[in-house]
Amino acid sequence: MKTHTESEENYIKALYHLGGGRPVSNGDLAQRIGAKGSSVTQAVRRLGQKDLVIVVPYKGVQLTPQGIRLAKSILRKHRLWETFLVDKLGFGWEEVHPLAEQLEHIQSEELVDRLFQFLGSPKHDPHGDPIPERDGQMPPVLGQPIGAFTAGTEIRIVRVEDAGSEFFDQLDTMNINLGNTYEIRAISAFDSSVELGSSAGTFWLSQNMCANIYAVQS
Amino acid sequence: MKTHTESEENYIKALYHLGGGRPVSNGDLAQRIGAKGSSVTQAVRRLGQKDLVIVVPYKGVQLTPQGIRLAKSILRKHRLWETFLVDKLGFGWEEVHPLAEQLEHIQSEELVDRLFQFLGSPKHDPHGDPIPERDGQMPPVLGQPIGAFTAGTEIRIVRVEDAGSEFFDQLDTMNINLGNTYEIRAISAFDSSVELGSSAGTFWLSQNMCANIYAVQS
DNA sequence: AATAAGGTTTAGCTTTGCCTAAAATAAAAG
DNA sequence: CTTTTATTTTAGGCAAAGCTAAACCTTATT
Repeated sequence: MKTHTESEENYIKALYHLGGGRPVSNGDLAQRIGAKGSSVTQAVRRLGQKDLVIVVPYKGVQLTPQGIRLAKSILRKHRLWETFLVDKLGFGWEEVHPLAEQLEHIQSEELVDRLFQFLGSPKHDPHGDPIPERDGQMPPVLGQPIGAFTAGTEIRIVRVEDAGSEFFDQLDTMNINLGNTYEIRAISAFDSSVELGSSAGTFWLSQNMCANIYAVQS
Repeated sequence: MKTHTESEENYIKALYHLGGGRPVSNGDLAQRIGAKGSSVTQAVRRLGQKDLVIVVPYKGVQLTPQGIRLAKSILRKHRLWETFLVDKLGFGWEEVHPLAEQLEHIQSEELVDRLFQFLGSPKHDPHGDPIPERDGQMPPVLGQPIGAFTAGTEIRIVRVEDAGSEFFDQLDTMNINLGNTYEIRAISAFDSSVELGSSAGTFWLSQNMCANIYAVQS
């Protein structure tokens, strides 16, 4: 596996996020990266020459199997570092993303392997997202949105989507964490908000909150 | 504290290593960085515009107090990461330098502080080198070369110089580690090699080895 | 003091990566 | 089936960083 620039890796990551293996439009990629379309055109051409993507002018860009492999290895590093930052250094979830964004570019297979071991071979990161295995296999994506359960069900929070820092702040103030269990008391027919109950009492979650919180029956 | 490129930080680090606060020649800097003189001329000019160095054309480059502060903060990160890699991830000393070279460029005061705490507020890195404090203060540089002691002294290894991977390999095969204690049995008048003794037996260290191993009386 | 030698700087070129503005193409609307 | 609109690509610039070769200071030698 050759060595790539940070910019290249960021494009690969964005491509994977937006399309997985499917084609992505120049515009979407530009938006995600935070660059202008013309810059993107150039960048993907470079990636094309390295056989990481296939570019069809005016049509879209698509990761090759090689590109997907690289994307997963970056994602693996990102999520392992996030796990380290939260589990070992005591960062809050909202803080770790930008740091992991830097750390994910550190080049060393050995380091990743040792970090993985040190963290206890985790399958999911602090947000509950699956950490790709060494070989590219993906652990299961956990849970379903809270609104998908029926009243009366006992649930356990297993994953939250990264929906911006305000969302995380809200989770913090409501004291909602991965692993917490609640009973679904009611689901509003009017606005799909959900009433959760625990030993500490009961409270309502807006539809927007619910959509980003995933749980399993428990 | 603004943000700097990796290249800039590498120049600052090299400058600190070579001169501390004293002027350094273009050539020495070029050698250390691994670039050509012309590239160095350009680079230091950029640094000069950021008030990190003072450049006197044809004479030399010198860190400003600001530059020294930056250099120390990079060194702090470098040595903390080395400590992490050895103490927590189980790397050997010879492996950690290039990795720490990457990690030292990660930008986050918060991360450094937390890492420092996590590692138990260490004063010295795995090679025994002092880790600059937050405020730039330097813990003491430990020990003196083994050859400086007199026969009969009980010593404890407290520091080794980075003298290349072969040197570290040699330390490994001889099972020499920081903290080990020995008695100085003899010092050769012929070639300044030293005979060390411990419960495990006795062995000779060449002058070249001794020059890179530092100890205190114990 | 004049010149040769060595180190330093300038000049000019390359690549990465981003930008703006203009041209080209694809898609949608008439 | 043309025309308008939106997206994408080309063209040309700029900054960081590196390179080589040529010009230019310093210093050391004669």
